[in-house]
Amino acid sequence: MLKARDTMTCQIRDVLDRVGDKWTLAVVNELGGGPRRFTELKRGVPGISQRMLTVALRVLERDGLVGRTVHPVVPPRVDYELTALGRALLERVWGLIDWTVENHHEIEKARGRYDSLNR
Amino acid sequence: MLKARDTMTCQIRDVLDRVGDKWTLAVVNELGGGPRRFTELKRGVPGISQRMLTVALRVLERDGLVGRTVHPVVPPRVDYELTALGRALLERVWGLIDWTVENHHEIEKARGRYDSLNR
DNA sequence: CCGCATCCTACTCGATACTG
DNA sequence: CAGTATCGAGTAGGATGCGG
Repeated sequence: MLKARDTMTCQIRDVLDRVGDKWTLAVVNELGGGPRRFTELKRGVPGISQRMLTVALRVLERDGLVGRTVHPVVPPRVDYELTALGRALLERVWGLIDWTVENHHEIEKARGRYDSLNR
Repeated sequence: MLKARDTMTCQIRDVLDRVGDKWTLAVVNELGGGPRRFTELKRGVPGISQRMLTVALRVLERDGLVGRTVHPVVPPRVDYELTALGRALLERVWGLIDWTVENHHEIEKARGRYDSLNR
């Protein structure tokens, strides 16, 4: 029998504060491919707005998951890259992603059953 | 070098649709301790409203992560429990939780540094 | 090129009240 | 006990315009 983690509710809050929003995970994943410039990230994460990318990067930088390097040149150049901490997180997130990929079909079937029963 | 998962952005949406909200994970975790009645879940997940518990349970039931059993008695009695699919998800989520626990202190330090530098 | 400030909309969520 | 219905406040996030 699986056992519930004790005092987990507050830890779940911590987890979700980090990865629970739409864009943070996508940005972290994109950075998993190596250092990226701001504009490269914007291209690499389809649908993200400039504002949301900025916000996501600031949060990640503040939490020490992403490093930010400003090159004093014109035009400005800024590189972002995962820290060791960020790479460790990405590997855990892949556990979740893999689960979704592995079970995508079964979930779809469950939904079909549910929806046909409840109209 | 870590490599980014290809076509990951849409899969991230799938993941977040499942576990990206405040309460779903907490409910799944509580059910990790075994079958629970509605009111037991409400007590076991501090701060959750009746409405949010209902919504979370419906989503989880629809996706086949949680089973729902209605006992035809008065007063009504309904039991919820994780399916095999739900238990598999919970184990992956623990990977994330453990990362948070392991690195909580380092994240706090990073925040302190960031905040002191940027006032 | 990089990113902040502002405005505005749409949805989320909590509180409350009510039902089988 | 186990929900459903309704309403209002708060917030996330897109659009736009400007500045270094």
